[in-house]
Amino acid sequence: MQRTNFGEMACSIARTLDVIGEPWSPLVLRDVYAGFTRFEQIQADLGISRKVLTERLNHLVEQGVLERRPYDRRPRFEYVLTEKGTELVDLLMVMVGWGDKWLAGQAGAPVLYRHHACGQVSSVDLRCAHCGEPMHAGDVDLLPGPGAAI
Amino acid sequence: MQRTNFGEMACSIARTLDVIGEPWSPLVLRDVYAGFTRFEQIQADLGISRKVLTERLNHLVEQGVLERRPYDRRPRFEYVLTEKGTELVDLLMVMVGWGDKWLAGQAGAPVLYRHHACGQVSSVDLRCAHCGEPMHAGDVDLLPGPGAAI
DNA sequence: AGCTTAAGTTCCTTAAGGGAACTCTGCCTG
DNA sequence: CAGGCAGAGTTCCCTTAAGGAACTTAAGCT
Repeated sequence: MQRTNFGEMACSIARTLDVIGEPWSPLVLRDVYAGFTRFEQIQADLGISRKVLTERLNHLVEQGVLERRPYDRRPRFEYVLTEKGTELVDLLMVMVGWGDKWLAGQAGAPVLYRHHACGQVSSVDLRCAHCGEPMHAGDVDLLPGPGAAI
Repeated sequence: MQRTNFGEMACSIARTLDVIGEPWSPLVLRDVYAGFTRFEQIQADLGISRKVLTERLNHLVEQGVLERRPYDRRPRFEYVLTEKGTELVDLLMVMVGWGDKWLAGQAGAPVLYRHHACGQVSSVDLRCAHCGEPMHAGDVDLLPGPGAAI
């Protein structure tokens, strides 16, 4: 299939896709976050091909999103989120927010998120890191940054 | 390749991936958001195969993320974000935030975002829609929701 | 009448996903 | 201590999707 290499584009979206853009990768990350940390658990939960799961886990480890660590004297391993990986979960939370709103239908959200700070079932909202006001697609101007190509 | 159908899983992440999880789709969305709204523009900007671009655009239109509208009496069309699509751009902004932090390297961010409300170059931050406090991976408990499978 | 341009189609090659069977390693049980 | 078992992958074959170049179609322009 000779997939185009997104990682070398001067675009943080393309680079992020290079890390978790392959099919299944976000779901593998979700599983690890949700506590399915072992190969067999993830494979059984997702129904993913073992070959593809191996490839995805290796790639996520190479990218520093997951850490592979032994949990037994036998050759047994579990995968845990690194700090880099934990921050990627933000992306999943936004996907959940959008999916719950636009795709869940009458049945409602499959999973609810209870916020520790307030104890309420809630969802994420995007705010400006600088002023704290809402920050969405229409609230910003795009400017070339220091890492822009040419 | 007989890709697994994510859309029918009881998971908002999987369902969202069914809409924009295919290769190139987020970049197509980015281009439309950035003002590349025509087939030739997107194709030239991304270097994507025309065949794949056709498939992606059709899929995004079917999913209600983009609208295909004529802009001339000749058969000429442009693609514009629907409300559903505009809200998906939130996802791109979070990808940008993560990519800028973890993947941009010394060169820095390729694109900067200036927030209208405060006029500052900034980035997005995830907050609880209920209480306004930060809401990240470690700040929530997961509970089964009404749309949970079984 | 022929050229140009935007927006796709078609066709072929190559590589990636699906899925089942197989391997390898070390503990556990009789 | 032989055999079984379980976790974590590998290997192999088949099908399908991505790349890429060439071709098509439908106005409008010269």
